[in-house]
Amino acid sequence: MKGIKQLAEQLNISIGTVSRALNGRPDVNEETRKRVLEAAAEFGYVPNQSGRSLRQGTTNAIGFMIESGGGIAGNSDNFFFGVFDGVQNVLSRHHLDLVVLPCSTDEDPAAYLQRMVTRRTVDAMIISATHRRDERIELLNKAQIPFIALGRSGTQGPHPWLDLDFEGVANRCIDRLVAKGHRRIAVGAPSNDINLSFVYLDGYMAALKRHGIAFDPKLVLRVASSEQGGYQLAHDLLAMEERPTAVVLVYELLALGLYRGLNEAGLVPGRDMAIIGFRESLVAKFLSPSLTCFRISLRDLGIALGESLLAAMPPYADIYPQGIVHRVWPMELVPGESDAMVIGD
Amino acid sequence: MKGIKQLAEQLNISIGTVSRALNGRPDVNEETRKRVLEAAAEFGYVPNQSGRSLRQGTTNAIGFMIESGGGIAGNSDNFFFGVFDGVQNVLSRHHLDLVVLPCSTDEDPAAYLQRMVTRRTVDAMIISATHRRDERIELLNKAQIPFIALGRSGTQGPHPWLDLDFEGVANRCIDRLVAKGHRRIAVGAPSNDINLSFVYLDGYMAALKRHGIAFDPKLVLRVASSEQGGYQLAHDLLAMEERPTAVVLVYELLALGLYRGLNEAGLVPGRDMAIIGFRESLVAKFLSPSLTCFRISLRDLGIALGESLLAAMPPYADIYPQGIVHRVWPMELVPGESDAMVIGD
DNA sequence: GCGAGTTCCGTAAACGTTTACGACGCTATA
DNA sequence: TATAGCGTCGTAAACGTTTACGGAACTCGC
Repeated sequence: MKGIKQLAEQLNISIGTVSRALNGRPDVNEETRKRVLEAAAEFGYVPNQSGRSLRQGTTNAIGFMIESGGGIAGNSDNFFFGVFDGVQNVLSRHHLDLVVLPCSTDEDPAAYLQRMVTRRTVDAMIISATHRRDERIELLNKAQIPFIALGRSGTQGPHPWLDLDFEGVANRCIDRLVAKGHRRIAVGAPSNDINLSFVYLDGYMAALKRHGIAFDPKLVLRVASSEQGGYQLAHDLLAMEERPTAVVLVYELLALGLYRGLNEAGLVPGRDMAIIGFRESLVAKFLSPSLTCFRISLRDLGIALGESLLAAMPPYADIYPQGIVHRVWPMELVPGESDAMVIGD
Repeated sequence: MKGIKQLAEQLNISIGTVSRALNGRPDVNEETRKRVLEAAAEFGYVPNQSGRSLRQGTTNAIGFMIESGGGIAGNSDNFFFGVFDGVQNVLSRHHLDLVVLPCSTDEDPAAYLQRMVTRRTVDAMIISATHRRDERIELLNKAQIPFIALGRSGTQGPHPWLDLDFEGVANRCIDRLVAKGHRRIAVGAPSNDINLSFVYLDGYMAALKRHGIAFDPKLVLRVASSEQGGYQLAHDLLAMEERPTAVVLVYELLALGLYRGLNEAGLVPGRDMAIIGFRESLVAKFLSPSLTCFRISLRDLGIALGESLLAAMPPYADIYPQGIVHRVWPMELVPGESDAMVIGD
C-alpha cells in the first residue's frame, strides 16, 4: 500500500534516494531530504518493519519475557508495569521498542524463550524471576543473543545482570531486630527455586553470624509464594515448640496471609510477633499495624535495566560504556509498626 | 546462519520443497516430508520471522497494548497477567503469539498505537481501558486493522468488543442495598474519562429508577483511581450534610483507602456504612470486615477475548463463527460483611 | 580548459521466506 | 501406443527495505 516505492514515484525520485533521505545518510541533498521528509509525513509513511529487519538483520525491538500466569514471583501489583515504564523510557531514546512476551502457564519457559529468540523477532532479551539454575541463561548464552537478567542466578556466565539488594535487606532486617532484642528470628521464604531466596538467606546467615547467633535451620520456613503461603506461615510459626519472636519475609504477599493468620489466632503483628516485610506493595501501605518493608523506585530500576542492557549491545556499547553490568540495586527501608516490639523488658 | 537454504542443501533438496514440506503442503512426498522434518528438528531450524512476514504479509503476532505506568485502570494485582494467560492459550492453538506493547507514560497512547500498527509488526490488536471517546478506536478503524477492545466506548463503530458487566454489577449492588433498606446510596467513581464509569452509572441510575428512588447527583463522588482516591472518598462522604448509608465503588483500589479513612474516623465498614466493592483483588480477600465484591475468572476472560478477536480476523473467521462480538462478561458476586448492615430497624 | 575531487543520485543486489508455474516421470485409460 | 492425469519437485519471482557501487554533473585549482 504505502511503501517506499509509492512514495518515491510520487516524488519522482529513486527509491534508493528516498531511503537514504529518511535514514539520515549524508550523501543526499538537503533540499531533497526536506522534500522527502515532508512528503513522508503527509503520506503517513512508516517503514515496513519486516522488510527492514530482513535487510538489516535487526528488529529494533527488545523482548521482555514474563510468566503470565502470575508465575514464580514478583508479578503481583504493578511491579512489572513500573519497570516496563523505565525500560521503555531508555529504549525510546534510540528508536527501540519494548515488546513484552508473556509465557503462558501452559508452556515451558525455556522452550518459549527459545522460540522467541531463534525466530529473530527481537534483538535482545530481558528475563526476570531468575531461578537458582536457570536454563534460559544457558540458552541465551549459547544463542549469542544480547540479554540482561533482572535477578542473579546460580548459573553463571559473563552475562550482565541487575538485581535487588536482598542480601543488604536481610542484613538490615536482622540488625534492626537484634537491636530490639530478638534472638530467634524466623524467615518465611518461597519454596520454589527462585534465586532471590538463596541470596536473601545468605544475607540472613551472614548477619546472624555477625551477631554471634547460631543458625537454626528450623527457623527457615518454606511456603508458597502467595497470600495463602503467608497464612500457612502463620500456622507453621505458631506450631513451633520454641516460637520465634520475629519473622522476616521474602515475598511481598506473604505479609497479607501472615497478618490474617495471626489475627485469627488473636495475635497482633508488632506486639506479639515482630514482622519485617519484603517489597512495599500497594497493600503494604494499607496493612494495620503498618508494615515495615522496603521500597523500590520501579521506574528508576527499569531505566537502569534498560541502560545496562544497551551497554551489552554492540551498537550502543559506546554510548553506555558501563561494560558488563553486575549491579545490586538498593532498597529503601520504610519503617512501620510491625516490628515495633522490644524483647526483654 | 541456519536458514532454509542451508537446510535444503544439506538434504540435497530444493529450497522450495523444504518450505512446502515444513508448511504441510499436500504436494510433497510423505517420505521426503519426514526427512525434512527430522532434519529441521535436528538442525534446530526455526523460520526467520522477518522473511516470512515480508512474503506473506502477516506476522503471526497479536499486539496487546497496555499503559505501562500503572495507567488508568485495572492494573493493580495481576489483572492483566491473568488475561494474558487466557489470550495466549487461544492464540497458541493457531501458532500465533501474543506480544504485549506497553505504552510508556511519556508517550501519547494514540501516537504509540499508530506507530505500532503501521509498522506492520502485528496482525491485530487488543486494546484495553477504553475511554469515553477513544482516539485509538478511530485510528484502528481507519487503518483497517483487525482489533478488539476490552471495554466498551462511546466512539462506536462496527468493531468487536468485550466488556465486563458493569451495568449488571451496578444493578445488583443497588438491588442488594435497597433490599436492606438503603435509600441514599453514594457511588465512588474514577474522575477520569474511562468508559466503565459511565456504564456503571447508567446501571446505577436505571436501578434507582426501578426502585422509585430519585437520583441525586451529589451522591456521585469523583475521586482519583487509587488507594488515595478511596481515602479522599471517605472524607468526602463524611463531610456530606446528609450522609449516605451505603456506597458502591467503581474501582478496586478504592475500598482500601475507604476502609482506612473510615477506620480513622472511628467508623467500621458494614456497621456504620455499607460498602460494596468492585473487582475482587488480592487485597479484597484480606480486608476486614470482608468486602462484598465481584469476581472474574481472568483466564476465561482472556480466552473469550482471544476467540472474539480471531472471529474478527479473516483467516480464522470460519473457525470462530461468532461474528463481530459485542459481549458483556458476567461478574460473580462474592458476598462479604461489608454490606451486612440493615437500615430501619 | 583539463584532470581531480566532490556532491548527489540511480541501479541493482541482497536479506529469508513462500508460492505460482511449469517440468518431469509414472500410471491408467482408451 | 498415445494421451490424459496425477504426484512430486525445481525454478524463479515477489514481498519492502537498505546499501554497495558506479555514474553524472558540478566545482576547483592549475
